[in-house]
Amino acid sequence: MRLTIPVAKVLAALLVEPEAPRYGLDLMRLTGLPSGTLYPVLHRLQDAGWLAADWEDVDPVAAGRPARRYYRLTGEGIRSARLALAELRALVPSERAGGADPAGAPAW
Amino acid sequence: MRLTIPVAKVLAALLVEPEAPRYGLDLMRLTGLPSGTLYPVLHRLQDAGWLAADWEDVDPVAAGRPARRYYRLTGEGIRSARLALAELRALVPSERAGGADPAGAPAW
DNA sequence: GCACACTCTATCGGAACTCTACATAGGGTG
DNA sequence: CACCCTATGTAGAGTTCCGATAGAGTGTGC
Repeated sequence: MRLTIPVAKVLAALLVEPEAPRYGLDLMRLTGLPSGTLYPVLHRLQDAGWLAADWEDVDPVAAGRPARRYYRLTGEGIRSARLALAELRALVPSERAGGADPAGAPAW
Repeated sequence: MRLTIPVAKVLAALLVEPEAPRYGLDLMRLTGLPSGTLYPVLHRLQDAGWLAADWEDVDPVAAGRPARRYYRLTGEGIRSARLALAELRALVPSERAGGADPAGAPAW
């Protein structure tokens, strides 16, 4: 599972409340991703076993809208997503102060 | 200029000491990127005007190695890079505690 | 009854990006 | 001369992104 920025956005959105399932349009709004990016990401995450999907059990007429497909992180998905985001976080050091760094560049 | 993870790595490495120029092999070590990824990124950053490049003025025979090509962020590059990394940082919320988030999911 | 907007999910296809090889070239070493 | 090291870079296959498009159902206006 390759960690890209759109993937990270999806994982971050799903990790806000890991137990709560989200549907596509909801994730589009949360992440700002267009559907042509989001759905392929969701499918890749499913293939990787990080995500499970189920159709909402609702009568479209009664609900007044099409049924939603709900996505939720699997147990493995939650663990992996946390690791992946931690990795990303490590990548972007929270910068200290402005101008020129006096001397030693640590870590790196 | 599209912000991808390799691009972010390069920017982060260059921002450690924004005034200090870096050369390719140096950046490969700092970022862990292979040359086939790094050099295209550097060229794109130059096209975008974020980066300037100059050949090291050295005699290869005297130095005992090939001349290096030094890359440094332009003024605009420094500003843009900081913004870009801030954007990435905002994407990855510094997680608080484990399990289930009690209630409201803020921000997002 | 029909055009239109809205909510949903989803695919297509070309452009953009990544990354494993490979290419190039000079220096030093055995 | 074969081989490794420092350097920069390209080639090409594969992967990913995203604007456009599709399709289906509901509701609304006229």
